[in-house]
Amino acid sequence: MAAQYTFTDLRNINVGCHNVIAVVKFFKKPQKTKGTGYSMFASVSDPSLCGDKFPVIFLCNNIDHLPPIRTPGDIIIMHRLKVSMYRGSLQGCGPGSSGFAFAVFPGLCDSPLTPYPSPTNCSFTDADLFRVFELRGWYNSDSCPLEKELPPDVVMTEPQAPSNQMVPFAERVVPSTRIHSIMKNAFVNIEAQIVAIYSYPPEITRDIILSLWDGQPPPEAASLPPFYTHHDLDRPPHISDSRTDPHLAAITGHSMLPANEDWSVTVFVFDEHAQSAVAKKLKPGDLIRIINVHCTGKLGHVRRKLDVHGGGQKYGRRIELLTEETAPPDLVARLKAGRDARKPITTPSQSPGAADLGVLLIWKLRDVVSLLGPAAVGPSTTTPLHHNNPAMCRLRVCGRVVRARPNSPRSLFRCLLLVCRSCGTSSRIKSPTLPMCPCGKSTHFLALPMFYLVLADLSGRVCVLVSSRGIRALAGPDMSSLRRQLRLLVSATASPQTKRATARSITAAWSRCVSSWIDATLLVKRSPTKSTVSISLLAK
DNA sequence: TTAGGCTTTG
Repeated sequence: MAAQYTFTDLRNINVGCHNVIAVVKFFKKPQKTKGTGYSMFASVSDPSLCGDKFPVIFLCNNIDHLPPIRTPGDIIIMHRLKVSMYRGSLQGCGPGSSGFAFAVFPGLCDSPLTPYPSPTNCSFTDADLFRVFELRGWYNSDSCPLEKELPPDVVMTEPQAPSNQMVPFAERVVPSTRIHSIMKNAFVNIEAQIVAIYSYPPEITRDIILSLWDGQPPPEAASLPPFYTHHDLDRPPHISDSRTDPHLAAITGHSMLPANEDWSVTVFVFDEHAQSAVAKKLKPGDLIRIINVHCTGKLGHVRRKLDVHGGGQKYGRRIELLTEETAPPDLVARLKAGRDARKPITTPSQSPGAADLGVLLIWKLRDVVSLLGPAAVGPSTTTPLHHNNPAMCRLRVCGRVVRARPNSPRSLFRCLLLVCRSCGTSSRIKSPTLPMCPCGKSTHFLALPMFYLVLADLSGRVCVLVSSRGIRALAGPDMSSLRRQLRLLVSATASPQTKRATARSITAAWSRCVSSWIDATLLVKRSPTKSTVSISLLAK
């Protein structure tokens, strides 16, 4: 039966002799002393230090009798550690003689609870082993406030070095964390895909802001505070200094959906990390790994903020570029599952007239529209994109549907255009009560839908008219009998109950477009007579 | 006895 030792939490340590179980935060390789022996410096920590660390120096004449620490994160049990003052601070000393004993356990969560072999002896109980188990879990958790460091024998390359010369991840100890699960004060590694990159004019700052996603957030993340984003800054970056992948932005809902549905997370990258060769090459769609991103509390701790602080490369803090091959398979699988879970309700637009424009942001659309005429959608600063027919152009737009009209039976009637089958006069109605056509010949109407969607992208929102064909294309099978349903709505014989049920069915189907996203071609037309612009969605 | 890291964080 092993002797039962009493262990001191590092927070409560003072000058004297203590038994300690702690995580190795950092260690230096053994060095020869001026005398005959060896020294090895380490810093250790435990949860009681709340991210702080405690220095320990091991001394021994025989290099093989020093603690066999292999990597940061290993757990060390120390008996009779001598604590004294050094340069105004407490420091532990484990001398080779006078009873100091230790056992070092591997820090990986799935490694066995057995110490590394060592010629020296240190007893431990089941309770001690459980503490080792606890500390190992804490170090590898989403909430560990320690910045994870590299083993001393891993030579870090300069930040400018190409990514293929970097330290292979297999040599690292700490597993990666889902972005949404990071806890306040923690330093963690993450792997993710870039949705957008924000920068500033160089005279303001060279720091960058990354918007990342790593799949659909895990359910437990919903109980954690939302993330601080670039929108929360006093001087948010300008849209013209951003680069984005429109599909990824639409899938994640980046800056378009409410925070609880936006799958993207903002990471602030400072100093040399923002200016490294790797960072300069980054583009939306890239897969990256960030070593030691720091999660801080902001705005009175109601938000979490992710920072890649300047410096720290010596301890492995950095951004790495990954490929589909080098990225962890579970990340690639999660991204695919996320794309599948949020498919567009259109197939990608391939309209020939819009092809040369590529995927346009709506702010471009605004510019074009305002050049077409005094539009209601915004100011202009750029040149027209369509020279042949300034009254009309096609634009490809990728955006989230944030609103659909009609969204209730009441609003449905305001979104119908009634055309008299006798004289062709069109009119709008405000209630289910059908008017009498001024021609007086007939009360037979054709009902044309004037349905709208509000589309959002990073730059803003735009209201788009959708034709009958477009409605059927976007709402799918739910709207396959739209024409028949509309006929029923304006029929003189159908009962009010039938009309109400039909109206509910149409608006319910149309409302289901909301929170989907589209990649579609819009037709922008200036009215030849009025100074208005219509924007309609071109259905396939 | 010996020897005892880096940084300050937007």
